[in-house]
Amino acid sequence: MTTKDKILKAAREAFAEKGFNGVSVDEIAKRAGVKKALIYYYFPSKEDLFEEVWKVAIEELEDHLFKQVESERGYFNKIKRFLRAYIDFVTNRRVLSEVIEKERASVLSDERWKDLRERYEGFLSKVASLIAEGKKYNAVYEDIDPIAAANLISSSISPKRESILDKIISMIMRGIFKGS
Amino acid sequence: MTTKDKILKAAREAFAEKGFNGVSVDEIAKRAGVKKALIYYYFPSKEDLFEEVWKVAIEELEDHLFKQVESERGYFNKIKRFLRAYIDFVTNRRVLSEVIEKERASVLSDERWKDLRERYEGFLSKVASLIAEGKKYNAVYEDIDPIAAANLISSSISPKRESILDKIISMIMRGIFKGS
DNA sequence: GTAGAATTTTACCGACCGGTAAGTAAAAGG
DNA sequence: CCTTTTACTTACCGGTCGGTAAAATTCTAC
Repeated sequence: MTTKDKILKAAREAFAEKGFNGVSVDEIAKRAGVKKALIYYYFPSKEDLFEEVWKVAIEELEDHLFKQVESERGYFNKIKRFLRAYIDFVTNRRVLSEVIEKERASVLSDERWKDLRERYEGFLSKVASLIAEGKKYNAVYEDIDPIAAANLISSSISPKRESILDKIISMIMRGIFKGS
Repeated sequence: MTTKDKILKAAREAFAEKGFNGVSVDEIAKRAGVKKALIYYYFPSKEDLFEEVWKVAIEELEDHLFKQVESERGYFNKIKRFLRAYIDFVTNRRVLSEVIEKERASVLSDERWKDLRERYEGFLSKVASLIAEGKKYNAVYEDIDPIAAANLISSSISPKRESILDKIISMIMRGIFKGS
C-alpha cells in the first residue's frame, strides 16, 4: 500500500468514527503511522483530504450498487438486487458507510462542501432513475415520486444490524413497488 | 428571556448549523451576546450544554408527536395525525430537527453520549409501541417489526422541503399500514 | 558514485480551543 | 444603608489546532 493510500485509509477510519470536525490532522497522521507534515505533502488541506474520502465513498457505493444491477434481467430482479447490494454495502463496507452517515447532513447543508453535495445528489438522481424506470413496467405505484423514493432509500439504509435492515427493506419495497 | 435561555437558544442554533464539534463555546457566547465565561457559570462544560440542547430537542419532539395523537380517536386517524405532526415538527421546528439530524449518528455511536443515546432510543421505542398497537386493530402488516418501522420513520423524516416529505410519508404509510 | 528529484522529518507558527480564577457590578434581604 | 448572594466580566492558562519552511533522507537514472 502506498503512503497516500495509508493516509486515505486512516482518514476514512478516523472520519467514520468521529466526523470531520472531531478529528485532527495529527490524529490521522498517527493512525497512518506517518508525520503530520507528510499529509500536507499529499493533500493541500484537511478539507481536500476529506473531499477525497467522500468522493471515493460515493463512487464505491455507486459502483457497488449499479454494477450488480446491470447484470440482472427483469425489473423486479434488478430492484431486489439493488436493495440487497445496498444492505451488503452498509454492512460490509462499514467504514465508508459511516463516513457518509456521519457527514451527510453537513455535506448537504454546508456551502463549503458544494462539490460533495453535487456528487451525492448525482448519486441520488441515479437511484431516482432506477425507480422511474419501474413506472414503464408498471412495477412502481403511479403516485410515487422517484426523487422522494431515492431519498427514502438512501436515508433509511444506514449502518445498523443486518436483521433490522432486512425488515426496513421489505417495508420500503411494499411502499414503492406493486405486488411486494 | 432569561440569560440561560438566551444561551440555550444560541447553542441550539449553532449546533444545528455546524454540529457539536464545528462550533466553539466562544461562538455560542457571541451569538447569545454574552461573554464565554458566563456560559461556564450556567453550564459546567460544553458537553453539558449540548446534552441539555439534545434533551430538550427529543422532549419537544416527543411531546409534539404524542400530545396530538392522544386527542385523536381511531387508530388510523392517530397514525395520520402522528405522521402529519412529524412533518410539522421538522418543518416548523427546524432548528431542533437539524440538531437531531446532524448529531444523531454521533449520539448513537459515541460512548460519550450514552445518556443521550438512551433518550433517543426511549423515543424510538415509544414510536415502536404506537406501531405495535396497530397490530391489534389489524391495521399494520403482520410481518412488520415495530422497532424497524420506528427506525424507518425517524431516519427518513428529516428536514427537507415539505413537498418531498409528504411523498415520503405516503410511501412509508403504504409500506407499514394496510389499506394505505 | 553522484546529481537531482521525490519523499519524509523536524521544528516551528499564530490562532484558537475548552476551561478557570479573581474580580466587578447588580440585585436582594434585612 | 450595608451585607450577602447572584450575575457577569476581565484576563489568563496550557494545550491543540491547521498549516508551513526547511532540512534530512531515500530513491532514480545516468
